[in-house]
Amino acid sequence: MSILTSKKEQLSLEIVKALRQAQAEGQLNFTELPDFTVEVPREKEHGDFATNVAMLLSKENHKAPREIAQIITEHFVNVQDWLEKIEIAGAGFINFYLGTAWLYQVLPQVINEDERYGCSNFGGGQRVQVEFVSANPTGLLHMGNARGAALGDTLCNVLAAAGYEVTREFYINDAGNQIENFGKSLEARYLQLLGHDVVFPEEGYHGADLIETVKNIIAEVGDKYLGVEATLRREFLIQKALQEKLSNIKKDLARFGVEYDVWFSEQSLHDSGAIAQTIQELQQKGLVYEKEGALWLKTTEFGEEKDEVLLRSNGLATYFAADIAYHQNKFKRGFEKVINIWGADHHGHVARMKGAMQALGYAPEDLHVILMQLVRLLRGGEIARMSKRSGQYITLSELIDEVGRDAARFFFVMRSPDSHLDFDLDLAKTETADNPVYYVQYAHARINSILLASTEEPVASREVDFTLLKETEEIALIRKIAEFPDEIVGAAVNYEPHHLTHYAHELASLFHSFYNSCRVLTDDAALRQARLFLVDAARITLRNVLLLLGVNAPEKM
RNA sequence: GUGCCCGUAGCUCAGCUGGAUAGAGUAUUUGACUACGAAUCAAAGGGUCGCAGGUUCGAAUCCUGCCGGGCACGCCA
Repeated sequence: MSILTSKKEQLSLEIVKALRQAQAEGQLNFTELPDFTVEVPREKEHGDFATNVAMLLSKENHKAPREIAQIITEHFVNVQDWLEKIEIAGAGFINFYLGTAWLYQVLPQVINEDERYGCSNFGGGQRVQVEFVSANPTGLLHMGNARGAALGDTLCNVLAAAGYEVTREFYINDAGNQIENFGKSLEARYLQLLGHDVVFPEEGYHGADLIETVKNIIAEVGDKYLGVEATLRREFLIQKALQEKLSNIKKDLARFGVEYDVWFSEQSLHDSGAIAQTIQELQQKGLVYEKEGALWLKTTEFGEEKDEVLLRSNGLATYFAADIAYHQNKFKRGFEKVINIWGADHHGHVARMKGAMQALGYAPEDLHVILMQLVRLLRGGEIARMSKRSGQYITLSELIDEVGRDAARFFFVMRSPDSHLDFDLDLAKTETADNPVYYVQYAHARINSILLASTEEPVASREVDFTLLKETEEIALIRKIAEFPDEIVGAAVNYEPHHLTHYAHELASLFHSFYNSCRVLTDDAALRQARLFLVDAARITLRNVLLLLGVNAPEKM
């Protein structure tokens, strides 16, 4: 548990004790303990921690909140040794001042834990599976995929740091209509490249990357599939092309710092009979019926507006049916929490997937879907709409070439998934201080050069007098460092990795302020040692948060 | 028409399980390098939190309605 959390809990216990004592003495009335909070106030003038408990008891007791706060504080006993001051303020807040001694404990802790600093066992090893990107393997990765990759990978890092056991998974959509369409497109390109005048399918994949793929295939097998029966020829081209596309996707994601534990094939669900089995299971529960030659799932029983088709009248399973089988498979593998990161254009799919999970006997809330609003690409101030069909989109690979992995990952995670992301290519291309990632990285590089310039012999932390760190900037920096483990837990439980980019920026900012007002390599040896410890703790924390974001922590820039 | 997301400083966005004077970056203006990296710091101005009601001791945050923008409503995936 972090020092911050333990202080909060300590205060909560004291508050409860005071409440019960006041109740026993007949000064306060409550049937059950109020659900109060102990928080770090936004304004540091409001103390180290504050509670709203008095306001919550106001109504039941027919007393003003400040009056209740007075009663509560009078019942605090034997706290003088660690509580410097209690104050009633504002509308009835109770503010607690703990002094600074407790804060200094965090510095040796950071140095000790080093790359583990910030990690906790909050998740208790709960098994979580995160499925993200899952791009169609028929083309290249676009900005939406890139956002999903940065978001998903960072979320996984955060969850792992918070003590969850995380599995990263990519669902390969290698079945269904778009694969057939893919096959037709490949075949047309194959024939065209070998000098045959064939019409390219209108709904086909027009991207130039497909031509490259087919050229590669021709380089390998030549024209020997010209004479092969069309179904077999398409099948061959599909397998070959999928292989290449997937390997490229893997390569691009790896360049982006994203590595998966599992690549899960949709086709395997068809081949293994898993889909048929899932449908049968739903049938046995009486949730399936036939209409107009198709098989329908009664999703209306789970709050949907209409029922959904599982098996089309041509006998083929829908994407929905395959996805139900896939998600059932996830739960069968023992994941306690299943998280999907989808584009907002899939939002209609969320409720019915949850409904289907409920139908199969799983708790719908164990499936959590993060919807990302779409990425809009700006070029020259104009919105460039991405289109797979036209092939006119910027790929992840190109983005990394242009703006670099660090900037791209930081930018994608910086915004809440709910927010539309305008990615200004021109701006991102300019490597200036406009880019917040440089600001954070600069702090790290700066610390590193201080440590390089120092000729200090290492000393044990117990020999360092941390109480010398009493400047406002020093206390603020320590406080922010102390918040890191709680920051990670907060980002993990709410699935909000974007908080970490803000945290990184704040931490860097506090360091820069400190740097400008406090000289580290001062002649005062005791102060110098204390500050070197502080700076090193800041370095470790900055590096760790950047690591979670998948961003490099450079020693110089 | 129905559903989901968004609307906060000139611009890009945080803050949303209700809490104290609504924050940051950027842009603008003004200061700070003969000491550890000026890719930095310090300071100023900039707001009907889309609008209108409601709940509450207290609302940017919750509820209802409306306005504006995006997305989705297929036996596609």
